Amino acid sequence: MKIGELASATATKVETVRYYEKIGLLPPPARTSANYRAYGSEHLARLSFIRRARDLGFTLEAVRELLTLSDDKAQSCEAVDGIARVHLGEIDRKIGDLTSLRGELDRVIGSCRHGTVADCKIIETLGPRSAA
Amino acid sequence: MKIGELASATATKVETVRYYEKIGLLPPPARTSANYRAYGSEHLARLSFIRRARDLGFTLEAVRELLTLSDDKAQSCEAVDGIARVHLGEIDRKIGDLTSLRGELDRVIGSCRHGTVADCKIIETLGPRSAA
DNA sequence: CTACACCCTGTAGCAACTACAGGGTCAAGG
DNA sequence: CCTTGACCCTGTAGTTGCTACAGGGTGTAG
Repeated sequence: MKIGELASATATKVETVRYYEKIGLLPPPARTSANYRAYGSEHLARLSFIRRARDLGFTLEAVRELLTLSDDKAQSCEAVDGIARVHLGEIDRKIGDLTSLRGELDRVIGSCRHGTVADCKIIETLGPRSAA
Repeated sequence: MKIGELASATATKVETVRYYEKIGLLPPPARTSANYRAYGSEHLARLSFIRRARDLGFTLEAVRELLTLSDDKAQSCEAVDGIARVHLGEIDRKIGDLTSLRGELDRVIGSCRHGTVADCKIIETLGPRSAA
C-alpha cells in the first residue's frame, strides 16, 4: 500500500508517517520503481500501535519503549505496566494542576463587574501585588 | 535594576526576560554605559503581570491581548472577561479530555495480569483491532 | 591582577508535528 | 498525444514557550 492509503487507514497525516520513519519509529518500507514507499501489513500494525498509544497520551519516547518491549514476547510485562502507571501518574498530576487552575480562574472571572478596565478585577488580579 | 535582579524578583529566568523583550512583550529598557539593561518599576510591574497571567495558563498571545487591553483604562472590560472565559473553556475541555483518557488508561492497566508480553493485555489493547 | 559572578549577542535545541517549496509519477479524459 | 489532477518525493522552516549553549565583555573583591 502507498503512504496515502496507510495514512488514511490509521487516521494519520502523510507527513506524520514520514516523520515517524525519520525518527526511527516506523521502519523504512520497500520502494517501488517510482521511489514510492510500499507498505505491508506489518507497517499497518505498527503504525496502528503507535497511533493508539499516542491517543492514550503516551509520549513518542514512551511509545518507542513500548514498541521495543512488545517485540520481546517472552519478557515479563512488568515494564509495560510500569510505563503505563508512570503515565497515569502524570495524567493525574495534570488533571490536578488544571483543576486548581480552573478554580483560580473561575474566581478571577467571577469578580468581574463588567465596568471599565480601570477597575477591572481581572486586570487588577494580574497587576502588582501592592494594588491587590 | 539589572536583568538578574528583575528576573529573581519575578521568579523568571534571565533568558526568559530577554525572550519576552525579543518577542515584544516587555519593552526594551534603557542601557547602562556598559550596555547592561537597566529596568525600572514599570518593567517590574509589567513582567509581574505577564508571569501571573502565564501562571494562570494564558498563552503568550492571550497575555499580549490582556496587556494591550489593560493599557486602555477607559475601555469596558468585556474583552478581558471574554479572553478569560475562552481560556476557562479550554481548560475545561482539557480536563475533560484528560479525565476520559485517565479512565481508559486505568482500564488498560487494570487488565494487566503481569504475565509475559506475549499475552499482555496492555500491548494487546494497543495492537491491531483484529487481535482484540 | 586575577578570579568570579554577572552581563551581552546570537544561534540551536526540546516535543511532535505541520506546512510549504519545488520537483517527479501515474491514470483518466478529450 | 497531451494535459489535468491527484498523488508521491526530498528537504527545510515554522509552531509554542522557553532553555542552553558558545564566545565574548564588565565589575568588584581579595
